[in-house]
Amino acid sequence: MAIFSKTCEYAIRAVFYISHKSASGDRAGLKDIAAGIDSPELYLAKILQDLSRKGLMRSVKGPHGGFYVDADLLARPLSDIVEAVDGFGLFHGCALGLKQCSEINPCPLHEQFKSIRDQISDLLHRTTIGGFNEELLGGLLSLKK
Amino acid sequence: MAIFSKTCEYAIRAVFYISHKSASGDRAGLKDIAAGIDSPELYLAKILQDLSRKGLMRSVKGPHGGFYVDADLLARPLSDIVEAVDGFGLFHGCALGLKQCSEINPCPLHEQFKSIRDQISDLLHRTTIGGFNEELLGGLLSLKK
DNA sequence: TGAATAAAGGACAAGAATATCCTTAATTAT
DNA sequence: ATAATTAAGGATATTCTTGTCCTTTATTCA
Repeated sequence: MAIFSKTCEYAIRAVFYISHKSASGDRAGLKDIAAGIDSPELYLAKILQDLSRKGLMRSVKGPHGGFYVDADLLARPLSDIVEAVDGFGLFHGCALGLKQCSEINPCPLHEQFKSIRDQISDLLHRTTIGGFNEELLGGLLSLKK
Repeated sequence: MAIFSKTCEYAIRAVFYISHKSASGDRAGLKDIAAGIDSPELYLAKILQDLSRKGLMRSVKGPHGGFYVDADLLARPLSDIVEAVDGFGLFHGCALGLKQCSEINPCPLHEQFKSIRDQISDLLHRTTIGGFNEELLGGLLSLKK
């Protein structure tokens, strides 16, 4: 198992890609993004449409159109993307899948995973969509391969 | 997304259930286990067969048969179960799904998730299959609901 | 030995996630 | 206005996970 769904992996990589293009004032077209993050183009289209509808992405149709994020979105936490795509399970669900697992009715792993989940949550709330733009522009970080 | 696959959730809960029965010298039948952890009986059968084949579980056919774990298995780490069912992805995979993500070719989340993955790995290696038997016998921990 | 019980194993079914296809709508440039 | 471009949207296809069914094999007990 991975931490995120494949859909969410594509979403995060695409958002980072679009973000660093936006930082240079460019919009990114679907083909460009799909090539830039090595994802299936038409599947990615669906993901970006979904993020667009949810207000986590902006787009313009027609020649020289494409996807971009504005300053407001650059500052949003990555957790917004993860929640929109994978929901709250990663932050709040029981590791063993129990619906009523809680402090007063804990599963065996409840205590230990509480800390893990909190750290993942903190990490994704602290990290912003635009937070890696310099490193991405400098080629220090990878979004494909 | 959850941390573990549904299959792995059932596997872990079943192993804990069987373990605490084994601690009392009992074997646990399929119906008993499925009821005890609230899982689909026939699907659970497949999971336990698989663990049996892999030597992570013992079973006896016929009347008064069932599943059990011996002292050797009681002491094995929970990571053995997770690896057998979900593979190594949770411990070693890239959060963004990149095949070649590494220290020298990192994805944007590489550094931060390294720590998270290490903690999950430590936790599952430190926790033994039989480690919650007293609490389970005392009804302090839940494997269903 | 024969009947009953319980896991093993193979095949199939349902559902969800992932991926593709094709048409429509919006925007730009000529 | 028209043609070209690009995202939006609906429908369908594929693959993987989850779940069920049915027959076979091993074991126990009478």
